[in-house]
Amino acid sequence: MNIDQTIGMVTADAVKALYNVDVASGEVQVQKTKKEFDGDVTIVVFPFVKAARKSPEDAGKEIGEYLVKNQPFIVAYNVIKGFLNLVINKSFWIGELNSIYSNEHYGIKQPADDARLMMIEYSSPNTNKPLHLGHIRNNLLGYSISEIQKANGWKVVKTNIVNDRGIHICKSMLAWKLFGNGETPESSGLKGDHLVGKYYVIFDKKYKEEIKQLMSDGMSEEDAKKNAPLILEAQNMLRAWENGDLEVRQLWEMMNGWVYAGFDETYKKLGVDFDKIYYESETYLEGKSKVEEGLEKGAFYRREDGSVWADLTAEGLDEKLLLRADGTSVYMTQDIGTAKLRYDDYPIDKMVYVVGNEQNYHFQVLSILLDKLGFEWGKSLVHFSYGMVELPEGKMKSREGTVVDADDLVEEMISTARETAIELGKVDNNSEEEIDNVARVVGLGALKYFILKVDPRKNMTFNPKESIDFNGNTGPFIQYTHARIKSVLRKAEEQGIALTSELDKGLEISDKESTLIQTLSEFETVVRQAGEEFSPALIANYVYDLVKEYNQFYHDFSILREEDMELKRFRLVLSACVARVVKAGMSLLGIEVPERM
RNA sequence: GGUCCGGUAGCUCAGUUGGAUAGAGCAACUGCCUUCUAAGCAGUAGGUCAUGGGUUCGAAUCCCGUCCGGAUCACCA
Repeated sequence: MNIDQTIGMVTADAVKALYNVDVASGEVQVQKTKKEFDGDVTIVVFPFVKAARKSPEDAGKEIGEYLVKNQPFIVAYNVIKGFLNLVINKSFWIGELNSIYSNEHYGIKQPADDARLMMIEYSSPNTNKPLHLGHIRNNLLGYSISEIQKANGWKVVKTNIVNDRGIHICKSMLAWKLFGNGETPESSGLKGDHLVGKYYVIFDKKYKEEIKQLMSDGMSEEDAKKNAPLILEAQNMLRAWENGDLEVRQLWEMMNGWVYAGFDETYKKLGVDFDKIYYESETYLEGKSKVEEGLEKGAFYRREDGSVWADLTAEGLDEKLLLRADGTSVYMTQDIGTAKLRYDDYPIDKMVYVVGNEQNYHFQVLSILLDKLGFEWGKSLVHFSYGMVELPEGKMKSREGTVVDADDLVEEMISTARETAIELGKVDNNSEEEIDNVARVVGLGALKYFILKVDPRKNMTFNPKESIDFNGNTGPFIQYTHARIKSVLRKAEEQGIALTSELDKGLEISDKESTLIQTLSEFETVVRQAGEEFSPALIANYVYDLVKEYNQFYHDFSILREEDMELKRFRLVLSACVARVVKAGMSLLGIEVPERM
């Protein structure tokens, strides 16, 4: 039980004893006392004034009086404007610290054998262009959410659905075939995903030229878009692909192979991974057959041109296309098939899709469709909908070349971290290998923290010119604090000072120190809340607060120079716990922390 | 137009189920390194929480209206 729960309970008892009113302990409003007031925890008295028939001031005093008298760990109180501030015994806090230190996995639940299983889908790239900043947010969120749910006791299967088929893939294939002159990653030295992306852009360019030409010949824009030779040929290619045409399939396999090699490199660099990867080329047929099934059951209907639709007007939505007139499948069809295969493969208790909020409507529809098809889990799927990443000028647009490439960005972060370290003179005695590693960890830490600290549901702005800061509320700031603590702990070890989880509870410690312990004790609650709300940002902001507080302590107090051996030991244990929570918290964000920097 | 999301300091963001005088960082200005890492600490300045009502002991937070921004409503994914 944490301090808030304990206080809630004893306060409920007090209210019962004083006013004979039953209050659920969970309903007592307990909060951390603000800096400007005396005390550790604060109880909001207003809810009790009616029952007490007293002014908030008087009721607060009575409850405070009662608590101090009956609870040995509460040593003093004060009431200000209806807020009852309680001072907690220092020995209570030292006890808390002892218990935190003795638990190696403090705050992180270990997976149980009978744990429920959550499947989390994230990343989900198309194989026609390289990853960009938007994908980075998706990947970081997906990975972090997975770690957070594991820490809350879930079994997690991280999955990736690769969109490796469809008209857009055919576009880059066709462009390569027509204009590529046999270029390969080996021949040009271009990373595979970038090479394929290049031909996707070329297709778009040539296609536009054709449209323009047709329009100048007198065709309407709409007709020109439909009848341009390139788009017709791409559609041909898609049909050939679906019919298993050998040549098309070989080209497809070769180009996808290039893309996967490129993606793997980027994933590895970012430090994200997957337990199971699905490919839409392997799931879309399943989707088609489920749609046919639904058609037979009367859940869907076929139009005169042969296309298949779902009528969702009864649900307040539109009609939705499920199969095109030529029989080829669309995005929705594939998602239905993928969902089915997944539930065949795993005993999923909860399915989570990490997909941008531009697809809110899609998942609303998917949920209803799965339900109509008789999947009992259709209604309960979770669309973890996150906001877009925008540039100062607005949305990223690939056609205008304003897309921030994932590989470029990561490289830039790392080299900036490296330059900063050199500027600050942090690299004097280090090996080249260590300098590289710290630059990598810090550069990535800056990027990841920057993205994860903001509420995932909100759109965010990324300014590449200002790049990302290494001071203030940033990843490197947190990493730096960790490195400083580690440095102190190494020196303590050299001096042969042993840490212990049996610190003397009679030690005189400062308010700053007990506040730090209080913040440490909040970690469990924060992890739980981050899991419930799917919010890495809660973890990020918590770790920042903790670190900020620790730095104040570090500045104001001596650790190794403290003469009182027991106090020195206490501060070392406190520091060690902070380092551990920082490391654990950052690891929930997928961010490494260095031993020195 | 329908539906959904958002608007907090010059900029980027916090602000738990309604609680005290709305907080950080960046940018600007000022101090602090012969002692555990200054990627740090302390301070100054910066706010009509878009806006108008309502609910109540109390509203950035909940409800309604208005303004502004974004997403979506494709035989794209």
